[in-house]
Amino acid sequence: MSNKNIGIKDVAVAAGVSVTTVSHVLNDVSYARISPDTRDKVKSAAEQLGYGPNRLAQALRTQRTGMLGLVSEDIATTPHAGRIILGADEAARARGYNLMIINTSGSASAESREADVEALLERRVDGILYATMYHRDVQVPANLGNVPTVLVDAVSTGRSLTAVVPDEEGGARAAVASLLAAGHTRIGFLNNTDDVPATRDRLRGFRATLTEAGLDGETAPVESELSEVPGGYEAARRMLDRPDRPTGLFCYNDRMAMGAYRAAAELGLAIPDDLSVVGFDDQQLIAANLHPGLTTVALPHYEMGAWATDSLIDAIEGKTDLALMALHPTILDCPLVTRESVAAPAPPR
Amino acid sequence: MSNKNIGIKDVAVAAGVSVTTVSHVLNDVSYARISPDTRDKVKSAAEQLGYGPNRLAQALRTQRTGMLGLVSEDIATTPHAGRIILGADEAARARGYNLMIINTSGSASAESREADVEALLERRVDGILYATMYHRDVQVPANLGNVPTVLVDAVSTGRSLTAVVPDEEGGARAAVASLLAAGHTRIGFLNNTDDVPATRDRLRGFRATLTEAGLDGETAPVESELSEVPGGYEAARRMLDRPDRPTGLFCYNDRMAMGAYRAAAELGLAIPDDLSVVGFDDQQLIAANLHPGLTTVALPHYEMGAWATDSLIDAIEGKTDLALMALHPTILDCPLVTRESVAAPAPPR
DNA sequence: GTGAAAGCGCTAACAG
DNA sequence: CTGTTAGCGCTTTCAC
Repeated sequence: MSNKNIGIKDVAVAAGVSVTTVSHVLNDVSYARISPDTRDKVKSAAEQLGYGPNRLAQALRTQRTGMLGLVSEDIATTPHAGRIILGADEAARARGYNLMIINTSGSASAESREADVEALLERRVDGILYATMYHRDVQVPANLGNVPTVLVDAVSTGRSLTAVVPDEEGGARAAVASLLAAGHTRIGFLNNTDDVPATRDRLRGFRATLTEAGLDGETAPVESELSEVPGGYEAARRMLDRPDRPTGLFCYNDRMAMGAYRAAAELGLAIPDDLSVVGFDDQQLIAANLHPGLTTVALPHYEMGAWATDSLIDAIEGKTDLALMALHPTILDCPLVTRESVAAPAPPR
Repeated sequence: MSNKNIGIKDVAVAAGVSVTTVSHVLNDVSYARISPDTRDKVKSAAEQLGYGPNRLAQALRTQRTGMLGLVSEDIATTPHAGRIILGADEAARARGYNLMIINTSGSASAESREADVEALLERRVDGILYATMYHRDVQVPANLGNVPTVLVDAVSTGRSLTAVVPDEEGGARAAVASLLAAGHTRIGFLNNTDDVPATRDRLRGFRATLTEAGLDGETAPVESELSEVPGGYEAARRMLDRPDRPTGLFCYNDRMAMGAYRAAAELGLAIPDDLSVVGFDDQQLIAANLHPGLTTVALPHYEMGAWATDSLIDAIEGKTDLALMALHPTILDCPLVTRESVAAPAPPR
């Protein structure tokens, strides 16, 4: 119940001991020699009164708040932030920490970002997680790093900070490999036009996988558009109008794949019989609900949140040196999620 | 920069004054009589040193943390939580508060929920926001209410707590009205099978609006299924197979509407020419990306988060009495979002 | 106009 | 085995 008015002193009085003793038993202090009797008295007194420690006072004294700051971009726009938060929250709680969340707009000014970090610093968080909503290079606020910090889904331009990012290239390879495994040899890529790591890395994975399979990865067809549903539709229309129409389509993300579904429908192409499609992101709402279900590659947002949090706590507790890990970003797997949008290509007629 | 090592004392020394004076000027204490000279000295010293107050110490002394606890269900599953968090975060920051977030599973036990609240209480949050991911009655943890509390998207069974919920019936009315306005007279409802307020209230709004328009709301066709895409598909198939096929469809949510789109496509019915469709929820990923864009009703998650936070802070600051507001939940508007899925019914042939 | 000092609730030497 | 006591960094009463 944690009645806010009762403190360690009250417990001490109720148990007929000193506050030291109470503190010792409640915190299981190792070097404290306390009789089992006293222990019980203290514990039941605490229980009785509904005592809960005042973490502020504890923190002030121990210089440890047990709080982690999470500054996250555009919390509401994508489900990605939610998964990062969830991964971070669960990892944090498992080790007795809590999360303070600050939302920042993707377009926030440098000063406003610094103010966000400052707010966290004033509250004396033990460490900071700095998360972006899609994998990219960021210029982190200057005051970050006054405290242990790890970046989630981002790497920092300039300053080297521990970071965790998805294996974009590996994901692309898995996607293309699934098409190859189904027997496709004419495979196209619907890419994004933004100049972000995912665009480059997925393209590289696409070409390399084809080449390694003995196909001509360098000349394999690629159509680029804005990475939204209409862009996917446009790119797919162009792709499917090509003389040597691909039988397999790898899409930059699930939204573009959704556009490709419509393009295929308009052209009378059935998925997966006439056209196999693989997406990227595993956005539940889309991938699982499209008909047929979209085979896609999952981004490890939950895992990145959890990994970052665990590493951060390790650093806070002196079990790790973040400076060492900062040399190279940690790269997490993007697993293929198989649904029904991939099948063997139709036999040539 | 808030160098963690420098405190009010350092500023005092640097400015050649006492800590009292520093505190007075930095906090703009009204009754303090301090010469402009001293003020400047103190301010520039603080600036110089990069001083930032230790909020823990402040909180311990003032019994105010400036932190709000937000316990939220299933953060990662829907974008809804994100919008509530965003609304709450922005409202909180506007008034100088920050958010501590605890995620709880929709299926968590009573004890685990109590432990979540307890964690917030131990950190001495000034108030608690308790949010659920869809509008429903909840049995709140017993220790909630030891501190000002407001429920978001939920009302409490038994104990009366201030709450804010969406106007489900009003949203349904707006949806049906838009169909009526387009000229439809045969309108069907694809409802959810769960026994939650939304199911009941949207149905009521559906029937009432038809009746008030001179149609027979009581016998208007309703098909119920699980409120997911496949359910929507099934319900729509049944609905569209009826002898007197409706020309307008109101769907319990956007996912069911997505299923209805597929059913319509299979039956060769073009949207909106042969069939008009209205959804509910305004899930961006679906509603905006379906083709044609889905006219739907938006749930005011952002607004509920913001309203709840503002009310909570008002209560904390003594500007409001939550007990008074607890008598009836506050109901927020669900506005119609018009896209392209509604048109006049085809002329009878 | 400014400062000394008490105390918010807790932990951790240090004494006994 | 248990208790006394000095702070953690800040606000605030009261005195000068």
